[in-house]
Amino acid sequence: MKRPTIADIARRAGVSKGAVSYALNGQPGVSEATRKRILSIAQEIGFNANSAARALSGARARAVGLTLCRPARILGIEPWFMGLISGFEAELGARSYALTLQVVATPEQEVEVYRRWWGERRIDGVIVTDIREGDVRIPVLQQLQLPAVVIGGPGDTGPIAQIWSDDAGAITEAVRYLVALGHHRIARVSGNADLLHTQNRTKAFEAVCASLGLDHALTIPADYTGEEGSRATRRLLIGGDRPTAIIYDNDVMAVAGLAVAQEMGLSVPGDLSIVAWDDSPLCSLVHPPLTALSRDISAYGAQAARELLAAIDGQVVGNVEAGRVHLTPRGSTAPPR
Amino acid sequence: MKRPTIADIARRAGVSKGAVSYALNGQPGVSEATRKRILSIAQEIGFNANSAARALSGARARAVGLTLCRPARILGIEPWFMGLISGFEAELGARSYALTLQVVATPEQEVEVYRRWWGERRIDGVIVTDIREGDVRIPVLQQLQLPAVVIGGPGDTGPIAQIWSDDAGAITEAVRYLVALGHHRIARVSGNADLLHTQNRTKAFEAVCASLGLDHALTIPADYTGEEGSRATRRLLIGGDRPTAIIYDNDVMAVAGLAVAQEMGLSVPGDLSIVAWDDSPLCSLVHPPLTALSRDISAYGAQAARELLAAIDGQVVGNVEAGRVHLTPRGSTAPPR
DNA sequence: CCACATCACTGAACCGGGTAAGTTGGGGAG
DNA sequence: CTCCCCAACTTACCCGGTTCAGTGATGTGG
Repeated sequence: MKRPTIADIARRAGVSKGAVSYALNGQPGVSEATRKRILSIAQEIGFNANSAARALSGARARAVGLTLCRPARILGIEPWFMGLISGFEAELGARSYALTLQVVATPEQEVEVYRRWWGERRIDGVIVTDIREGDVRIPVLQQLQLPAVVIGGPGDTGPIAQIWSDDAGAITEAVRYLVALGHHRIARVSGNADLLHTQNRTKAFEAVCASLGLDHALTIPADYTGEEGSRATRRLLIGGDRPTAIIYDNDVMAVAGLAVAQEMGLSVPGDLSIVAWDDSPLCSLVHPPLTALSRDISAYGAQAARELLAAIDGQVVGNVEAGRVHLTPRGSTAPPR
Repeated sequence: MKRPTIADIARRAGVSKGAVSYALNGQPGVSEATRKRILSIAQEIGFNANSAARALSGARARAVGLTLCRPARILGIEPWFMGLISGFEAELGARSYALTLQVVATPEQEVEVYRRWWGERRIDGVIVTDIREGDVRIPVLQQLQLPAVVIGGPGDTGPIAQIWSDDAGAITEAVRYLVALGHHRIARVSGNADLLHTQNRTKAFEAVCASLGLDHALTIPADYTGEEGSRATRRLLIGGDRPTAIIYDNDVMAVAGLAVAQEMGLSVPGDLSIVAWDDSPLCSLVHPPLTALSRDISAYGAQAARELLAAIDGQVVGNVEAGRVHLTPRGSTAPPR
């Protein structure tokens, strides 16, 4: 079961390896008749170019890397990354790029993985998520000259391309909606406070609450896990003047918050309205279904992959805003009693 | 920013590249002093071997492939795959193997991806999930002689290694537990009926119910999605002699089932007990938390990766049972009213 | 009829590691 | 003193594509 090479094709077609290479890659230098003959032989014997040999001479690995820096516990349940991944795939698959994955524990390990991958010529570029303020990865990417696209922000990433969505606009819309329903005491349970998009959301949340004259605008920092979501929710609900609405930075914490409200005998949405960021099937799964800030995560991922491939091709890629975030009202929001 | 090669190391150390290669790979043929000198130079200039060059001569790609054949909608929310992936990573990372991922729509596409990857020498082996009866992938893997490990079963996979868990024992335990609580009308909502492990579970469920003299043992086929889980649950609960307990084939459908019960005004566990297969953080997230059949998915994945690496090393790998499944009782099960 | 361009190809040099086979130099045995 | 052996290298070729500098045949214009 020896895997065929271009030399095999060359032998069968009675031409040189060079001619076969030209034919397979659509390069000029062979007649149309010969090209057809070569392609049909390749087809017949099930030829696939050895990616290692191709990478060795052509310098392209035809693969991009993605590191996931969250504990497996939360990775599994949060639909965000899988949505993103399937978005990447749509774009990468079409250009027959592979996606290489690595789960790591810290940003420092991510840096190590980038270095290794790039040194090994295993990948042509990376997709960077969960960007922080003064992220350690940015200078390394610049130093290595490793093509990259940052998801999240907007923030300072120097010359590295960036895809972001309008988090500020989205949270403003959510708060305005709750206020229109009659809520005055609105709280928020945030994701990890060191992430750039969390900071952007927090700033925007405080700004809109101030502009609308709400003085109870409290953000409790959590970490995207259900446990922290429950804890933060309990802290908010046992207080004297408890909020009548809570906005959660992800779907998992929102679901956990809903469970806490039910456990405390509060009715949702009667006693408490809930808004989840990043809509997902999870939000429609629970009872009542959760009002959410929706965006097409898969399209977001596809766009990021497109930008990365452009960067790999040497094009200068700038700062791109992804599709809009919009509010999807469901059963978890209503006027307060 | 030229990436260093062994030739650079050789020049700086004043030896030939052959010597450098021996030194870096721990082969005999260089003195201990020279080896140390070469290693320290490699360290200093941040050398990483070009994986393409290595793969080209050594014939190992040092990567394994995984295809995910489910719609993104369900992939994202089901913790199963991410748990599996982080298990793989633990093992692969330790031996610096990379994991290459591809999301596909059909088993036929999976076959195509396997062929391409193997032809391109992009991977040394694959992990195969969601095995079906008479699965089209098995003969192709055999024909290609592509090292593989099948997750799921037990079933007929010929000479291909297989990791499975005792689904029959687990469902027997769950049914016995429910019967011990006083339940007589127990139903089950299954995953895709064409999957091998679904069939194994269905057979075992029917067998244990028959042996305990339960005549209401009904399995409604669904597809692991929340929507189908809801639909199946509604069908079960609107009937005249509705079940007092339902076992779901995954966590997502169990959560959806819980929401349907709440929406219909039934109390869980008072009017309906719920058992979820594959425990996950999702089960502890909702209210009441769901009784579940737990297994260490990450360890399962790690074991699969170990078996695959052994198969790649040419060892004969057989049929391995993974760690035990056990029942984790939580708030969603109680004696029927 | 010749100079020149163009086409369709060939041959060989790469890419960067791995490794079998050959080459030293030094030490010990006979 | 010679022979042999072995460690410690070097040399050279391999892997399978890509690419560039030829080369011979054919066509074309003056």
